[in-house]
Amino acid sequence: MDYSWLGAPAAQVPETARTMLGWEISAGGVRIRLTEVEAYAGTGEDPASHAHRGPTPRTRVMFGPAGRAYTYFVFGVHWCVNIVCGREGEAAAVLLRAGEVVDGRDIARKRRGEVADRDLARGPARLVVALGISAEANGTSVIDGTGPLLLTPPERPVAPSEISAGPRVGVAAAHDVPWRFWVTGDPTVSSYRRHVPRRPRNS
DNA sequence: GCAACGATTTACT
DNA sequence: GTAAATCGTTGCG
Repeated sequence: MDYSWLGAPAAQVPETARTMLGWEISAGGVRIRLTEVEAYAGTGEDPASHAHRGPTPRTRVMFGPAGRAYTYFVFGVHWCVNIVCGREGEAAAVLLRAGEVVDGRDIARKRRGEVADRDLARGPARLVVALGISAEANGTSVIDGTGPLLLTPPERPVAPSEISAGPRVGVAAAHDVPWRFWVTGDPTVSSYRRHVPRRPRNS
């Protein structure tokens, strides 16, 4: 299996993200065909990236070799998962935003509750729940089977003409860069919502 | 040591 | 459409 494209230089992350569409991610008996991803680049280049100010204990894994998972906790409620890309020392990563459950749908539904098929993995945190992973997947490989996650090639590749690009979701900075990619017309793709500034806290 | 905030989702008006 | 939930990471004193 050829995973070398994952290790392409950070400057080519958008291309890497595009390539990842249609690939399948499996964990705990559930297999999901990726229909929506976002690219994140590294230090200094991408203000929207967690790693844009350099390595921290949390973002350490993003600077490691390609093909590992980077999971993080957000809003005190949800987990999201990335696949680390780029060469070692670069902080490139691809955020898995949505997908279609193609195997283990009953297991996914058990984790997600009674929702429509297309909603099982529509959204970053929902996808993580459907896969049944969280903190323990952080830093593990998604290509050699040593971790809970496994990334496998598409049964049928997605044609370039079927791929759309646009601004990333929920990101205040760099909203002018079209680094979100999705399969055109796929029902499992989440609808775009721009970043909404939170109101000041009550006191 | 402490306070602010976030690559979101869900429920409620 | 808008608000609340909820806590680890980060940045600053």
